[in-house]
Amino acid sequence: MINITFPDGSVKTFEQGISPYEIAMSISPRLASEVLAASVRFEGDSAGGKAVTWDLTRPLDRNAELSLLKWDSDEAKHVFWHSSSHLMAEALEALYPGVKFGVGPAVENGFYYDVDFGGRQITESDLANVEKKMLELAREKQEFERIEVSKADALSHFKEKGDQYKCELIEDLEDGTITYYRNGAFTDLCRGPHLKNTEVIKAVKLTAIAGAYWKGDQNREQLTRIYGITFPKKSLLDEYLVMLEEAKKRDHRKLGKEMELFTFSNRVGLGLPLWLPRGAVMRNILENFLRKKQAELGYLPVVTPHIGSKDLYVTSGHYAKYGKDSFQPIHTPQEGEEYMLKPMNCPHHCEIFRSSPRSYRDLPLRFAEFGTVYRYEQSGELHGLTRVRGFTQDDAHLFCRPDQLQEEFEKVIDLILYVFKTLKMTEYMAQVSLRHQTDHSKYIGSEENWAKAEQAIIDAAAKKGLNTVVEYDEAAFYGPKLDFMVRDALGRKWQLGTIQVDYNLPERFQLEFTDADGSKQRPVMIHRAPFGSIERFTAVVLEHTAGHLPLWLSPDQVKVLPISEKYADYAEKVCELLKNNEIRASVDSRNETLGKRIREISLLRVPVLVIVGEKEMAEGTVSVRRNGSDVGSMSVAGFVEYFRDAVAQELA
RNA sequence: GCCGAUAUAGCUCAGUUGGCCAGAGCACGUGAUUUGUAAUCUCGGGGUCGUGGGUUCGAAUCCCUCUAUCGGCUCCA
Repeated sequence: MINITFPDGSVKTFEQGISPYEIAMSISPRLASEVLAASVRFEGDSAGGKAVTWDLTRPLDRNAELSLLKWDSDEAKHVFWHSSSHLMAEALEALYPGVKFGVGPAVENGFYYDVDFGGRQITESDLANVEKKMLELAREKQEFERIEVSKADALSHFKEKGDQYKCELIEDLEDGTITYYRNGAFTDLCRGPHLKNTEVIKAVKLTAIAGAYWKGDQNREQLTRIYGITFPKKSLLDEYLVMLEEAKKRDHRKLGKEMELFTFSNRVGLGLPLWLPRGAVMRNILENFLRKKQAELGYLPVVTPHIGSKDLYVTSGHYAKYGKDSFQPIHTPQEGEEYMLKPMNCPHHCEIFRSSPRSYRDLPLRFAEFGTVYRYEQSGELHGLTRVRGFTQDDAHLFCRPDQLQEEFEKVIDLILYVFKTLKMTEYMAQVSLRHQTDHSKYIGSEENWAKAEQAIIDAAAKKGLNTVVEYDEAAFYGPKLDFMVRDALGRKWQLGTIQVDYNLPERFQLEFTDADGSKQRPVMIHRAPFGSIERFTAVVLEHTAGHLPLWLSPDQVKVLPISEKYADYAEKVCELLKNNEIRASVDSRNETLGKRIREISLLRVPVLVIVGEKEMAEGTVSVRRNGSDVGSMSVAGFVEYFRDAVAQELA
């Protein structure tokens, strides 16, 4: 007999070898019908006592903690989608005999499978057919069966099948740990776990088809990747499709057009955004918002040029690392001079640090600049404002004494969280990006400094109580990073703010300060950008708010509408008053019906409309409409106060 | 850069198996109207159907090239 501990702490005794499914059945058949997978933690386990996801049908042979997972848990979804990828593979094998498979994991929203169709051309129009086949197979209630195999048997099986990808995967596995999962006619090399059977997969949507390199290596074969998502209920699929529609409506590229914020021109060049007047106003507001806060926090503004001598980047190490993949050097009419478009601001700021002897009393020095940089991104990678070739970083470099690092780092975290809070980005997490655990060849700098820098980040994040994940091999080549990921209103993740610790550039630029004892010491450098870039941040704010910007950030805050020409003078008077109170207001007295003007202005997402007619003119009032609903009528002075309160509330 | 899809007016899109001067709505211009909370009416201008080539009596429509866009991959200081 074994003891099973449930999440509520209760313990029950079962036969050794009982499966989670049987346990669920013993509680209630209804529960058993809803459970998709289990999470198990064995006593004194080799896995360090960590919970693992477990097949519902896989026997439990020891005492364990058990939670039964339903659709609402991420792990259950993961299992569900992983099994769905096997179901898709089975359908593909049935429809296109002889196809070979790469890998087919679950991802954040669904799953994919990389498939080698052997020269056969698969297009989106084929997907409906695959979906149909998948549902047909799912209805057969195929049980997922876990099979342990030896390495030799696995190799010979897939060799016989002619699937070189699976053979390659098996080569890397250790004998004794290899398992197959079989459902229906399809057997796949797989670690699992999987669903009990395919019956619960009720709705299928194959969403995209794309090329993907085998093992992510662009020198290897390119496979066809088919993305899909499945649900245990048809209604959930419908909701998902509605969400996708909503995401499309919020696409910042579309909103940018509708709201007249920015545009692109192929004649100007790929990935080079052109900010229209309304967009430029919004951008200035964002910049000033941060400028003001940074001034309070002791940042000092600096301004540096858009190009820099090639030597600058040779010194910094960026040239060796990125020179080949950058915009190439600019040559002057005189021989021998080479300049590069500025790909980052740090080397310039290092030279500012060097411009004068520094004392320990001067530190920390915080140089801030909205620095426009240019990076050669591959053409296929460009995307709206989120991935461009010319963009402006809300950059700053903090030069501090080693003993100040921790505190400065924490203050930067506070600043970033302040930005998120003000923009109502309440769901975020932080990623600690460290070096590769063993292979340090692509990172510059000493072991000792890296260790210090990595520890400083981990400690600061812990002290601030951030929800963090650690990723290896994600650091910048000169130092580890703390990257902030924000979830927008639709639950999509975006990478925004970043903080990086750097011992290397101070070294390379021979930066020093005179310490209290008169000795020369090397400062530590922090790179940081709360927005990341103004372009990317703008895109995320647009998608997060669906274009309904907060008042303080709206390029046009108030539109004054006279009901007819007769009241245009009064409208102008009201508008002047508002402008005198630093409200961004303008009048729309075009010869169009009121309804039409309201519609057009609403589409531009102007948050507040002030409407004036005979009644208002007589009484010296305005009629106020905010975000589509009537707020009522008030005196002009009363409106100014109303408006100020509303803005103050947003920024509180 | 790689794989796949797409490209018709400023924008959103129609254009059936190739067949008369290529269409609509919005936007723009014009005239009327002077408007009370999301589209007033009139008339008008605007496209060598992304580019270059080919097949054909005839191409927006079929084939190829290039370019750009979109979805992925790779990359991201």
